[in-house]
Amino acid sequence: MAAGQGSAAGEAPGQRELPADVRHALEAADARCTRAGAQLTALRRQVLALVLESDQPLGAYALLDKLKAQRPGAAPPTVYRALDFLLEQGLIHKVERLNAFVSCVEAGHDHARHGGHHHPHQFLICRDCGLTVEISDHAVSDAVAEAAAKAGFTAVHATVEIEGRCAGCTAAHQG
Amino acid sequence: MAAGQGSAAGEAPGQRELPADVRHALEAADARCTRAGAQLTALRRQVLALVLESDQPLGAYALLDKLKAQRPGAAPPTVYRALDFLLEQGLIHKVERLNAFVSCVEAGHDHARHGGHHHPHQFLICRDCGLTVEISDHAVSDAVAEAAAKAGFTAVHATVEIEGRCAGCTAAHQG
DNA sequence: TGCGGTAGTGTTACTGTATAACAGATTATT
DNA sequence: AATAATCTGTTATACAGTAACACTACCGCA
Repeated sequence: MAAGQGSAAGEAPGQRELPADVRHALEAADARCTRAGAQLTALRRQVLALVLESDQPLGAYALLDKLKAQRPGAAPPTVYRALDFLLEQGLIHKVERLNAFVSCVEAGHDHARHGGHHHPHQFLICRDCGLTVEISDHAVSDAVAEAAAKAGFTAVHATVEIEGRCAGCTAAHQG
Repeated sequence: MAAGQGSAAGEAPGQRELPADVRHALEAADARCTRAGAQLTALRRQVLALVLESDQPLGAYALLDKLKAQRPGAAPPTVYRALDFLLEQGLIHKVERLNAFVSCVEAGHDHARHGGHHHPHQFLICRDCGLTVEISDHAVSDAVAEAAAKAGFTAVHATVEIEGRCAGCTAAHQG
């Protein structure tokens, strides 16, 4: 059974109803891909939608399970290829400590602030509740670049993932 | 065949000759464990020695292969349990991007400078030659702690892994 | 209009990374 | 000895990621 990549920006068979903010983010992602000369195909769109819908990082196999509801024949390469594409386009980020993926363009936000993909970013991960927040702190990325330079390294990318306790869990444990 | 955790600091069957700096680091690690109320058993000592001997990060299964020479029945849990212990004691660090482990107390160095385990550290990883260097940059760790605090997080640990190109490879590519 | 190139997906099989669960063994303590 | 705590052996399995090849759709073009 073949795929059909035709209606890239459009309605895949088995399309579900999506929240307005997710639909909006998908449209923005689509426009961005088009600008970059890339295609946000139905499959990639479905995977991105799954990541956007989730409020926390999703592993590749969790995504695969969800994807199978819409696309029964899906296998690991199906989801990994889509994830690779979305990573390249800067539409999602990977949380290394969790082997999981989060959307980069926050649903409902305009991502134009960062002028495109691959901006420096950091993750904050709560050990208690699993809450994962992405930030983009210039003091951190500057310090990282400088530390690398000091050691003779030319920094290309930095993985910064901070584990600790979020405000909510800190409050809960003090009460 | 049973293990025998008795002579923790001593001679395991099948003990190999080790460089003096490794032996010295092992003794320091042993003392440190004792102080912490933990036991550096023969198995853990063997795994630590393997990590100390290597000049680059080693994956768990690479360690397992090496370990099998001394301990034929070794299986994944054998090495993972030892690694977990060594990580807890701050004797090794994990490089998340490589799924690999490096010794924290550099062989031949006195580790007293850091006053114990779990000091903030960062990795520099060369994409070309794989060279991995551990640094301990206060500007980075301070910026990280502050960024976390700004978001209401209490930072416990930060994974900072900087990918790029080392001085040697930069020079080689310019020639 | 049929050819060939590119891109995307389906499919099978596999390698690599990590852990669960239970059994046996050792040591310290009672 | 009995007990508990800790460590290790052992089997099996879950989770993460990739290789390789087949097939389809689209595009440009002679």
